[in-house]
Amino acid sequence: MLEKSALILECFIPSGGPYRLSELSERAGLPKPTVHRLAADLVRLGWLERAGHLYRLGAKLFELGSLVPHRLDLRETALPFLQDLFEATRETVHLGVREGLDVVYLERIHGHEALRLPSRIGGSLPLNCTGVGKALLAFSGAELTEEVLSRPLPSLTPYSITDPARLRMALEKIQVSGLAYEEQEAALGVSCIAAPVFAGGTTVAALSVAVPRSRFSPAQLAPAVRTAALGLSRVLRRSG
Amino acid sequence: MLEKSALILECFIPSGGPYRLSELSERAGLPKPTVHRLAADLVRLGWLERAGHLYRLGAKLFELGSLVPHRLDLRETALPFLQDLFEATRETVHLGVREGLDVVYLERIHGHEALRLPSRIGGSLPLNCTGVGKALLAFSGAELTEEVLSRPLPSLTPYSITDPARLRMALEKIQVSGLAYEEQEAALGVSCIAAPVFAGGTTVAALSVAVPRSRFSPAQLAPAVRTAALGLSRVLRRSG
DNA sequence: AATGTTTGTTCCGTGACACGGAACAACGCG
DNA sequence: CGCGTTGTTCCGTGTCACGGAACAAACATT
Repeated sequence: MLEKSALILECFIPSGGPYRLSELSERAGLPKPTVHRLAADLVRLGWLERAGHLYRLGAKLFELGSLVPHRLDLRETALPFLQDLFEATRETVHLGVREGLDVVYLERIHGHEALRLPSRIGGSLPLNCTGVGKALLAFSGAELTEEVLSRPLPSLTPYSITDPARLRMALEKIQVSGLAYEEQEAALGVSCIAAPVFAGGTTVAALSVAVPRSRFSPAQLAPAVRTAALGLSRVLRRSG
Repeated sequence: MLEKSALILECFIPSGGPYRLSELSERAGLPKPTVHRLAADLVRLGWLERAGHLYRLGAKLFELGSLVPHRLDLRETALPFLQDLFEATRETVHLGVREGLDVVYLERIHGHEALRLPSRIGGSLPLNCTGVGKALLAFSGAELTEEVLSRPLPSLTPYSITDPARLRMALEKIQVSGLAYEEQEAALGVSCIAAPVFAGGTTVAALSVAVPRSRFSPAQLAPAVRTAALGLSRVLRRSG
């Protein structure tokens, strides 16, 4: 029953948008009466909401999701630095952590001009396709690198690095420079520069700035990203 | 079973912090073996995480919570204006919506100096105790006002407005000026100024700036808050 | 070290209730 | 009006959730 409920809720990943009963039934692979009954229970609990015949994720999930501890803590201490970075660049700023072979975004702030990006708060993307991901990968130890390189490399655009040898070289450059560059590997027309965040000797996160390719000027962005990442690392070292 | 699971998860509101099995058992009002079994299931599904003997909310909840539609949409379109407001004031900025007789915060951004506030993203507070709440209340119709006034008014500090007559007068002032002021009603030493956000004739949200009482200068903050709220209202009118 | 106390865990017989096929009802479409 | 689709109700069957009791493991106290 719990498992079936989870299947229903996970139908809303990643699109979130409202679904009808039959869609849920099909996507979850559960018979219609079952979905009907469970969805009604979920609505009663606030996990789902129902408008007419459309179901959507409920407010309770938002409340609970906002409380997930390590996500919350890191986001909270990182926020001031993300703000600094945003003010310095006025571009879209990301904060992400590693989860398995993916990067999960904890925060993403931007101005009035919103880039069309695959990144989403709470969403995950392959490590090798994003600036944040490459920064995390380059500083998370050789075992992880080999693990990633041992499998086929997913891609988000034709520019994504899918050649293991090229990725290995890219990671080495990142390790030397302390900065990860990414050009149209996550989204066409968008470039990105990222830096790792350390705490207690390990890489706990990375942050990045994503800009339209036309405006990409590493010389100006690099210092800002590095400064923010170092500042955050220093605070994390102090607090835990 | 779903209900019992919900009870367990709701133990993490509002503190979020890790709990041991017995604490969960007591807080949820469920027998220990039951919690043990359900918690194991929840861990398997990614809704809870377990480190040693401590349970915490899991990553899946964060992911699902980040997808809750209307929360997400409003947050996304409001973010640029919150950024503007933050840059203009460099103070803690809130975005909140009404839910029943409470205000629920959708976003809260701040700089390096973090105020000690009861507000929390995803958390709710009484309408009458906060700037955002009063702004929402003042522009949500007379029925709601009467509903709120018909019950005992909760308080967060000794300065919270608990006298119905005083609240009614305060709301009238807010309706005239279009701005809600709040002084130490939510947290001691913190003042706040808020403005409603409209879309399609109704009040859909409110945003605010919270500052240490010592630095509170309405003359400078008011235009910024008003500008941000109007800007957001305009965009919402355009997009839906 | 020996004791009591609390906490996490396993076991298992009982009974409630989740399950989903089948039948029904309410649309929307041509 | 008939037809496909969708949401909903019903209900007999069998499963699996339930939680008391018993056990084990970790601490606290003397």
